Amino acid sequence: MLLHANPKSIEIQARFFRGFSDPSRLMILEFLHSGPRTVSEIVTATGLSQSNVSNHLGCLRDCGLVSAEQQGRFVHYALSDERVGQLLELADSLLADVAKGVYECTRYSVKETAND
Amino acid sequence: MLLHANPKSIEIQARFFRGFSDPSRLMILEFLHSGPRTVSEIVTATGLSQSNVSNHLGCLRDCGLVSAEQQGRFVHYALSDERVGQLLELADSLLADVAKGVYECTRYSVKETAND
DNA sequence: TCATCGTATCAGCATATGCTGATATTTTAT
DNA sequence: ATAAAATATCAGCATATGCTGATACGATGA
Repeated sequence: MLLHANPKSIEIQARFFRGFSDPSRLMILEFLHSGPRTVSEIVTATGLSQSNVSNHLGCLRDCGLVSAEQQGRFVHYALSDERVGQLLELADSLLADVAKGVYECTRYSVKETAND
Repeated sequence: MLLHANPKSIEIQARFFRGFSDPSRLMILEFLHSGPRTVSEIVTATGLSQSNVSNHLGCLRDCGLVSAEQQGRFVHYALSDERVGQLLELADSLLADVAKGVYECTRYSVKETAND
């Protein structure tokens, strides 16, 4: 690689962003942006299946985007760092201006959106 | 959806982040972070194939992350907004602290890393 | 006009990704 | 100890994603 001293960091960074790049995970992150929540609260709020949420939480946890704390039977999840929320907000801000374009961005993404 | 008023915005946001979530696109974005470049400069710098770069640029352009300007035979690409660079920097900053974890994040990601 | 350079597009393939459903695990109450 | 609740894990599947190679397009110079 001619670009970076360590191409590794690029892969890490890509994997990091992948945490934000799925609608389900993003829903979870946005939800946690409003405060710590248990798994079942997340399941209810998002409408996703329990196993699905649990898998995504595992992914987000491994990536360091969220932290978990067991309390009794429940596990409370929260954004692990203030900057995770900042990233969400910055993206929101940018998105407000480029949203129109993103609709068109189907090259490496969804082929069509049926219900709209 | 019980979470957001418009689930649509979540999908858009996820698609937006997908722009950052691939090593090749990230290389391109990081490269453009240092200033506007032509396609061939990007091809040389990244070592990616021309068609591959062009496809990714099309994706990034549709998503509003980069802008293009034709000058003669060349097309000059640049980050479309200051905040795109800010996002990269914020991610870098966060990554410095959670990088160890991201290595472990193979749940919805790479199964193994052969060459290391 | 013709040849060439720079860029874009597209089909086809291999792989990665996310979801479901079943099951395991952990914790607490009876 | 047993049952039930909350969460985690995993195999299997359908689809999305990124790459390659061939080709088309657009601009410039001979």
